[in-house]
Amino acid sequence: MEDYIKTIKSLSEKTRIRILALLHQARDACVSEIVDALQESQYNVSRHLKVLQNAGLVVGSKKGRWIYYQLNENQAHFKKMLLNAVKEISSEILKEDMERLQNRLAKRVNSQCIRGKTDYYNESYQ
Amino acid sequence: MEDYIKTIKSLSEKTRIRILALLHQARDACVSEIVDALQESQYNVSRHLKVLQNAGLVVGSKKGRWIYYQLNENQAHFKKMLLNAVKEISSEILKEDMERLQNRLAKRVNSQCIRGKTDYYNESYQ
DNA sequence: TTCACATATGCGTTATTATGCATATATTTT
DNA sequence: AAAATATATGCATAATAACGCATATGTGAA
Repeated sequence: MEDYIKTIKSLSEKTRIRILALLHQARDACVSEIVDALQESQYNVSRHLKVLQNAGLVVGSKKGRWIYYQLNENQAHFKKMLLNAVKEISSEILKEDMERLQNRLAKRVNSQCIRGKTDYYNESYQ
Repeated sequence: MEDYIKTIKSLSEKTRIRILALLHQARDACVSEIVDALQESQYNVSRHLKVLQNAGLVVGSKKGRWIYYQLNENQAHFKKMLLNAVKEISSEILKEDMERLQNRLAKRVNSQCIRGKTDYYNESYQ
């Protein structure tokens, strides 16, 4: 019972829904890419990812200095059903997030995350 | 977006999951019946029902002094999917709750909730 | 080996949610 | 009308969760 609740709780926060929406469409993303997409602080994104990971909804695989997160493919029926429900959520902010993520992913080199801040929306572009 | 989160949040609490499990199997139940089934305080059950109602997951219909709660049958796809996922939860406590509810429902007269405390588990039966 | 960057986390603060108790409101029975 | 019962809710407190900041750890680059 406690694990069911834990899983649902992990889904009951906006930032985490935003992260899942990204991972659902993007296959994988590393923390800095998610930070750029959500325009949230690094430590918050990192912490929310941890909550999702503890709930077994996402997994991270470390490659060099980056950790690529993606949806956990093999999980219990219950969690799959929840993720399918969450998939249904549509919202303006999710579209904007995804657009920013696509911009950021487009800058990958050899399918690898690139170094440094690349936010196209920050002060260096104004 | 906020409404999606609100709905998920309403599902992220144990008492509310227990209530939904009851309503899923029992078609309807009034507050005092749920109180007996869960062995929880009346005010807590009442408040948790309100959260579920605000999330649009349950509806209550008043008949005389009782309010019969049931799952909201006509709701958005997203909420249906969530409820279907929650339906999958199986746990010892849910079975016990259901057993107590059945005992209590069996005491209905003309399909109507009866008056007074009938907890078969309380001190008057020991 | 020093530096820059990627990610995680401890600590204190704030915000949100749940709970206990008392009590209010509504309805039915006597 | 008075008493009993069903349900809801205001208020204070306790328990959780989120956040901001600083900083630690790990890794690759210079």
